[in-house]
Amino acid sequence: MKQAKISEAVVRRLPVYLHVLNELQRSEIQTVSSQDLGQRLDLNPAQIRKDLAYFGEFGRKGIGYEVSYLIEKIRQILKLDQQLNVALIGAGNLGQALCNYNMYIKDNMKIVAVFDAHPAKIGSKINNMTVLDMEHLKPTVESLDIRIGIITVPAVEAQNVADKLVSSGIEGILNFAPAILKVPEQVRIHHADFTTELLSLAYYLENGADNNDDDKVVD
Amino acid sequence: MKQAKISEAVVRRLPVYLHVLNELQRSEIQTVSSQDLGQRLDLNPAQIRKDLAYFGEFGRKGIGYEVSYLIEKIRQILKLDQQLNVALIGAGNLGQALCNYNMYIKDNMKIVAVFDAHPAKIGSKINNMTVLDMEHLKPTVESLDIRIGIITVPAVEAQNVADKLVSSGIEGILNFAPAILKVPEQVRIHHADFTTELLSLAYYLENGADNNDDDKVVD
DNA sequence: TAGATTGTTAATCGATTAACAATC
DNA sequence: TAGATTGTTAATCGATTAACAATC
Repeated sequence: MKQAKISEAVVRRLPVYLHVLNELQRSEIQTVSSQDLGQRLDLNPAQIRKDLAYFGEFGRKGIGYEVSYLIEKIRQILKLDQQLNVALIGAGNLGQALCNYNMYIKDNMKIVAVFDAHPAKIGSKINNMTVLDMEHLKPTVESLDIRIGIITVPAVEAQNVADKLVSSGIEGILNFAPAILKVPEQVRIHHADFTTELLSLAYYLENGADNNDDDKVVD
Repeated sequence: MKQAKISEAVVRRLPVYLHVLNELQRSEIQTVSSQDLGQRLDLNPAQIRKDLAYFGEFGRKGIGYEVSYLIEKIRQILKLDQQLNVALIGAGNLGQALCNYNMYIKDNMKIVAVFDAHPAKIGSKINNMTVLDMEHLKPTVESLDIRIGIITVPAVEAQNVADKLVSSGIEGILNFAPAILKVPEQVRIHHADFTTELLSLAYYLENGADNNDDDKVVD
C-alpha cells in the first residue's frame, strides 16, 4: 500500500489530534469516535477519519479509536517515537522562553544546544545549557545528531543564520523571525511568525460604524 | 460596495504582501508588478492580483502597483491606519520577548498594558510598563481602549485568561498557549501555537534509510 | 504605437463533506 | 441481533491558476 501524496493541511492537523488525544488520555478516556473528536476540535468527523485513513486503519468499526493506540500511531507518523534533537539560534527572550518549554520532552523533541552570535551572550547558561559561539554550530550539529534548527534571531540576521544551519546539515528549520528565508529545496522550513497572525487578526475587528452582518451564520 | 465574503486565506496573505512592500519601500523601489511580487513570495501572480482586487483597484494596467499607495491601502484594509491597543497577559519570557518587539509601532499595534496573575511578577517593569494585577484588566481595557489581547500564560491557565479577556470586552485574541480555547462567536481568536508547526515539521524529516513511496509503515 | 500588466471571468485543481456498505 | 462507527467512494464546495480583453 503506497502512500498517496499527503497534503500539508492533513499533516498540520495531526499534531492537533495528538494534543486532544493526550488530554483524553489524561482524563483516562480509553476510546474516542471521530464524531467526538470532531466536536472537541470543531472539525468534520469525516475529515478526521479520512486524515487518519491516509496512514492506516487505526479504528474499529462500531467502536471508534483506542486513544492510546492512536497516540502511538500519530507519534510514529510524525517521527516522534524517536528523540529528535533541536538546536536553537538566538538566546534572547524568545529563545529563552522556548528553551523553558518542557513540552518538548513529552514529545521527544529536545533543544540540546543553544547558539548566539553576540559575545555578551556566549558562555551564559540557559536551562543548564551553555550558549555557544556560532563557530561551534556545524561540529555540534554533527556530534549531537541535531536535525532541526529553531531561528529566534532578529529578522536582519535570520537569512545568515538559515544559511549556516543549512550548511551544517540540518534538515528542518522553524523560523520565528519576521523574514522570508530562502533555503534549498531539500530543507523544510516552517514559519512561526506571529506577526502575520496578529495583523490579520486586526482585519476582523469591528469597524465601529459599519457592521456588515450580510454574512451572518445561522445554525 | 459591500464586499463578497473574503476567505481567511486571502486575509492571511495581506500581512505577507505588506511585509514585502515595506522592504521594497526601504529599497526605494516605487512600483512593483504582481509578477515581481509573486517571484519574491513564491506565489502565483494571478492570485496576488485577485486577492488585491477583492478590496479595490489598486494597480494600473501596463504599470503595476505603486508601492507606497498599496502599502497605504493594505494598512487601511487591515485597520492598521489607526492605533490598535493591545494587552498582554503573562509576563514570562515569551511575554517579555513580545513586548520588546518594537515592530508593533511601525504597524500601529502597541502593547499598552501587561498583566500577570502571580504576585512575584506584579509591580515589576517590562519595557517601561508596570505589570498589573488581573483585577485591573477590565478597567484598563476600558480606559485605554484595548481591543486585542495576547495570551502568553501556561496552557492550564489559558482558558481562564481567555474568559477574563472576553468579559473585559476585548474583540480579538492571539493565543500562544498550546491549548484549544472556547470563546464566544463574536470574539475572534488566532493561534500562534508553534508546537503545531514544530511537530508537523518532524513529519517531513527523512526517514534515514527508507524514503521511497513503496515502503509501507508497519509495526 | 507596442509592450506590459491589470482586473476579471472561466477552467482547473484540490480539499472538504456526505453517503453508505462493511463490520464490530 | 441492533446500534454505532469506521474506511472509502462519490458529490460538493472553495481556492488556485490560466486566459484574455481592457488599457496604461
